[in-house]
Amino acid sequence: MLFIRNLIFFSCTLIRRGLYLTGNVTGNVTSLSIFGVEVAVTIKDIAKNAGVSVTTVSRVLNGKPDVNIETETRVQEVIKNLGYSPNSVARGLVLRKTNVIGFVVPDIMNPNFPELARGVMERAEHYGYSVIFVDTNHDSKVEKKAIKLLRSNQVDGIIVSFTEANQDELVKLKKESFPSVQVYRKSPNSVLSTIAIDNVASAYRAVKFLIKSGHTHIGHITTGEKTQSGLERLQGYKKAMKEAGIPVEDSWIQICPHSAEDGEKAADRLLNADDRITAVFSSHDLMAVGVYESVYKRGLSIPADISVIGHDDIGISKYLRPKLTTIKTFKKNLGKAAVDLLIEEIQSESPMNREEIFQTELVVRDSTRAI
Amino acid sequence: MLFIRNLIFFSCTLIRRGLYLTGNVTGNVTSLSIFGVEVAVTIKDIAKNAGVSVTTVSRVLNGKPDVNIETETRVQEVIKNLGYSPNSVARGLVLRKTNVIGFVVPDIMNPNFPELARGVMERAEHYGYSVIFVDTNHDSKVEKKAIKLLRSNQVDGIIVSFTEANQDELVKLKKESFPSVQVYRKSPNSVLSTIAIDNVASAYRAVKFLIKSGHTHIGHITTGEKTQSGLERLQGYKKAMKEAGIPVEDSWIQICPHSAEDGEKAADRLLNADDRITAVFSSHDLMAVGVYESVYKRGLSIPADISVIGHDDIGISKYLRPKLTTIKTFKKNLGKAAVDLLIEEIQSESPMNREEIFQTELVVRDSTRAI
DNA sequence: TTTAAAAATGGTAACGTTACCGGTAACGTT
DNA sequence: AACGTTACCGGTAACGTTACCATTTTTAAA
Repeated sequence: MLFIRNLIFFSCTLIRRGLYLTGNVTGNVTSLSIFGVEVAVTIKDIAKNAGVSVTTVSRVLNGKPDVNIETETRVQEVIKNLGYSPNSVARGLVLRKTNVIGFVVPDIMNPNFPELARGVMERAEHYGYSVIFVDTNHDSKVEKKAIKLLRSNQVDGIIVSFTEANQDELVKLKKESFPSVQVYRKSPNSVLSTIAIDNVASAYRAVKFLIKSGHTHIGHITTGEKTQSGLERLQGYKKAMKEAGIPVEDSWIQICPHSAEDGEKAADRLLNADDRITAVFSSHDLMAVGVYESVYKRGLSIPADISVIGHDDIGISKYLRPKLTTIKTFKKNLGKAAVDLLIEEIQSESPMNREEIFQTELVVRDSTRAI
Repeated sequence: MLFIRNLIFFSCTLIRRGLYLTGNVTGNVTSLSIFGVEVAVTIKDIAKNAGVSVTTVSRVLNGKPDVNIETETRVQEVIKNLGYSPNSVARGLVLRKTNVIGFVVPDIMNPNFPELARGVMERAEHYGYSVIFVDTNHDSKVEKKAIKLLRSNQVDGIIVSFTEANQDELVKLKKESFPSVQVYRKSPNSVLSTIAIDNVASAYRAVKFLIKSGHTHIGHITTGEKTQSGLERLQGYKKAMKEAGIPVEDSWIQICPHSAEDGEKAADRLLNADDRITAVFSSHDLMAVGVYESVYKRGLSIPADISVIGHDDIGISKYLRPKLTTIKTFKKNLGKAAVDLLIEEIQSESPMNREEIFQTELVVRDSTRAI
C-alpha cells in the first residue's frame, strides 16, 4: 500500500519535473522549462542532483555543522549550476520569520522622508532585511489599513511615522507586543519605542539665536497642535520668548498646513498684522520658502528687513537665495537608529519601551542677520 | 492505527492551542496567549470555533461560492471575534503568488524619485499589491544583489530604474520571462518593457526655446554618455543646434556627475572657456542650481546676463530665485503606468515587450529671457 | 577488540493556506 | 420510484522549507 503510493508519487514527480540531470545545466537559471511549463528549482532538485537528502542541502544552505566538506562542495556546485535560490516564502512559513520589515510614512514627497528612508533601507539591508513601504498620504484610515496589510504580510516588525498620533493603532501594536518603533514623530505619551528629535530644545535654540541677534519682534509660522512636532516647536518658541521676557502677541503665531503655499499665506497674515516683525521662525523649511515669497512680494528683502530661520534643513534650503538659516536634523541617522532599535525588539523576546532623542544642529546661513 | 495517530494529533493540538472556545473572546486580537506563548490564530482555529472545515473557512475568506449564507455569517463572526487575519506567506506558498512587487531605485534622495515612488505605491495599493523598495545607491553590484533578494522574496514582478543600464541583469530577467518593467530610465536596446520619457524630443524642445528666444551661444551641462537620459538629452541639444545652423564648440558641452556642486564646477568651466555664452541648458534641475551659483559668483545675473533652463521640474525649481524655467516630467504618472504595465505582465502568461513614452511639458518661468 | 563518542546523513512532521476531489442531502422531473 | 441536478460541505495533498528525531558510519578511547 505504502509502496504503491510511493510509486505513484514518484511517477508524478517524473511528470512534473522531467528526468533530472538531463545533461549538464550550466549558467545561472532559476527556473526550468519542462513541457513548456516554468518550474522553479527547489531544494529537492538540488538534493536529487547532488545525491543527498533535502536535510543535508538545507544544512549547507544555512551553514550548519554536521556536513562533510566534500559533500558540501558537491552540493554547492549543484546549487550554482542550477542557479538555485531559496524560497523565502517557504522558509518564512516554517521559521515564522520573513526578514521583512514594514515602513509606514505619511508622505514620501515630504522632503524629510527620502533621507529618512535612505537610512532605513541602508540599515535594513545591513541586517539582511527587506523593507515594504507604505505611503499613507496623511490618511489615518490608510494608516490603519497599512498596519493590517503589513501584518498580514507577516513582516517581522514595523517602523511607523504617523502624522497625528494614530494612538489606537499604536496601542494595539504595543498590547500585542508586536515589534514596532515610531520614528521622527513622537506621540504624546509614547506607547512605542521612539526615535525622535528634541523639538522643544531645537525650536528653543532657533528662537534664542534670533533673540541673541537682537530681534524682539519674532513671528512664528507653525503647523500648530495637530502635529506633535508642531506643538513641541511652538513650546520651544514660547519658552525662548518667555525667558527673554518678550511678551508674545497672538498675531505673532500663525498656524497653517505643511506646504510652501500655506506658509506664504501664513506669512502674509503675520506681516499684515504687525509691521514691527523683524524675524520669523518657521517650524518647517518648506513653509520658510513661503515666507520668502511673502517677504519679496511686499518689496522687502531678506535678511535686511526680515530675518528668516527654518527647521529641518531639507535639501533645497542651502540653494535658496539667500541661503536659509535653519536647524539641521540628522534624518538618515534617525532612520538607521530606528532599524537598530526595531531589530533589537525583534530579537529580544520581551518587548521594551525605549526612547532615543537625537540632538539637532543650528546651521547659520544667509537668511538671518543681527540688528 | 490511523485512529491512534489522530488521537495523538488531537491531544497535541489541545496542548498547543489550549481548549478552544474558552469563554468569549471579544475585541480584536490577532494572536492568543496560551501558557504564556503567543500563538497566531489560524484558519484552523476559525474552523473549529465555527464548527466547519478549513475548506469552508477558506471559501468564505476568498468569497467563493458553495457556502450557505448562514454558515458564512457564522464564520465571518468568528473571524471578527478572534481578529483573524490570513497569513499571506502561507497563501503565497500554495498560490505561488505573493502580491508583492519590487521597486529598485538608484537613489531615493534624487528629487525625481519620491514622486515616482508615490505613483508606484498608490497604484500598487490600488491593485492590492505591496511594494518592497531597494535603494542601490547607484551601485551596480547592489543592483545585482537587489534582483536576487527580490526574487528570493518571491515578488510577483519587479520595477527597475537602473542608473546605467545593467544590461546583463535585465537580459536575464527577460530570458526567464520574469515580469519586470523598466521605468524612467531606458536602456539602449530596451530588452524590457519600458515606461520612459522622450528625452531627445524633450531636450530638443528646451534648446529650441532658447534659440527661438534669440540665443545662439548656448552651453549644455550634461551627465554625459554614462546615463541613457544624459546621452539622449545631449542628442536633443545637438539636434536643435544643428537644425538652427549653429556650430557647437567643444567647450560648450560640459560633462559632470549629477549634483548641484558638480553642476557648479561644470558651469565654471563652461563660462570660463567662452564668455559669449548667453544661455545654458542643464540636463537636470539639480545641476541648474549649480549653474545659478556659478553665475552669481562672477557677479552676473539671471536671466539678464545668462538664461538658464533645466530639465525635470523637481520640487525646488519653482522656489529658486529666479524661478527656474524647465521641462516638466510627469513622474507620478510614470510610476503609475509602470505598475499598470507590470500588473498586465504578471497576469498575462506570455511576456510582452511594450514601450510607453510619456510627453513632457515646457514650463517657462523667470530664469530665461529673450534677447 | 570492544565500546563509547562523534560525525555525517536521512526521514518526516509541521508551518498555514488553497486546490482538488468526493460525498451527502434536498429537490424537482419523468 | 428512480434518477439526475444542484447546493453544501469536508478530507487531504501540496506548496518549499526547517526542526527534530533516528540512523549509520567513522573515530577515538578503553
